[in-house]
Amino acid sequence: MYTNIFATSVIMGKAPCCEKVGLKRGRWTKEEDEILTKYVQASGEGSWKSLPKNAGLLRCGKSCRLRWINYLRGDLKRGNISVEEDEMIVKLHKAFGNRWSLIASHLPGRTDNEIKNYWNSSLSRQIYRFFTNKNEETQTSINIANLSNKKQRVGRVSRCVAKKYNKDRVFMNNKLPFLSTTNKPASQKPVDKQADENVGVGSSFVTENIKESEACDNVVSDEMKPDLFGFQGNELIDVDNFLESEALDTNGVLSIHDEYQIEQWLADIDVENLMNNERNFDETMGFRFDENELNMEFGFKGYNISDEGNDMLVWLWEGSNPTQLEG
DNA sequence: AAGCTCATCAACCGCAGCCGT
DNA sequence: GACGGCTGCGGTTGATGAGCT
Repeated sequence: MYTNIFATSVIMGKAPCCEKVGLKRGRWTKEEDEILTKYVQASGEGSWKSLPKNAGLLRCGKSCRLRWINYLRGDLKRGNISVEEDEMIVKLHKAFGNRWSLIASHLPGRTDNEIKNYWNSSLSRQIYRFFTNKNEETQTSINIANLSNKKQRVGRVSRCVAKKYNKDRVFMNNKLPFLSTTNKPASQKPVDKQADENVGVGSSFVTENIKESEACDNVVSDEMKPDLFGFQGNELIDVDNFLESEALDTNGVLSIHDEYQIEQWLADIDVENLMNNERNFDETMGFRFDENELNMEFGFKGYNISDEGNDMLVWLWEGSNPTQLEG
């Protein structure tokens, strides 16, 4: 029931991040929830460090804060994410990336943890399925409205499998440029701060950010000539969002690669700029990479929007012999 | 029916920023 | 400016239960 963290940490050679001797971990009991709720209701939020002692809880302050924010807070909305919320999450993620707290601040009753979990499980899996399901010729788009909550066994490879795969994995496509020495993506804190500040004065930043992003998408759409390429609407989702956690192999098929290396690679080649750059636009082929980029052996051909509405499709080519656009 | 696999969610951890001294 | 404590955030892990074979 009680875990001796201190002893465990000593064995593992790492000191605990804070004083945890004798503190309880794991799932919260009803009794603990009641104690925490009553205390916060009486004394207010904050002072998390001293809260456990004052409230008589054998928990660390961080754990109390997390429990309150993610579960006990009165204004939380329980239950499944609605279609509207789903679409909002996609939009906000497009604008902010993995700024879960920022995204959550625009979804009343939802927590950053909840949204993060939802994104990491449901949405990214659906996107992965879309890309990998290449045998279904009729499938041309992702329909956000169809991203249901029903449990399905197919889809994204589980963490444990991915771990096994990645553990001893050598990056197969050795032509990928800029294999970073660090696996961590660059910090985006300055943007975060700016977003926080702007959101604080009327939540206009998110709207503007989305507008700006959509405006950019519309430019791309116009250039792609709707009649020829079937462009329609402006509900595009960033390529980065599709690829941030998965990658393509040399056949244009999604495979498991190191997430951070893919992110680093995408950041380096600046996919979005390539797509808005005239030199990479070809009347026949749509957007393309230059010669050096083609040597990467895979890339994006362009966007295409289905006739069904707010969907998107990313065309791919392989090697130096791009396939023709279809549809 | 049993064992296995995997999705989901709650919770933990480390880090960075903020703020007071 | 340096330092230390507190807080919040994002990444990650682990428990649990549902679905599949």
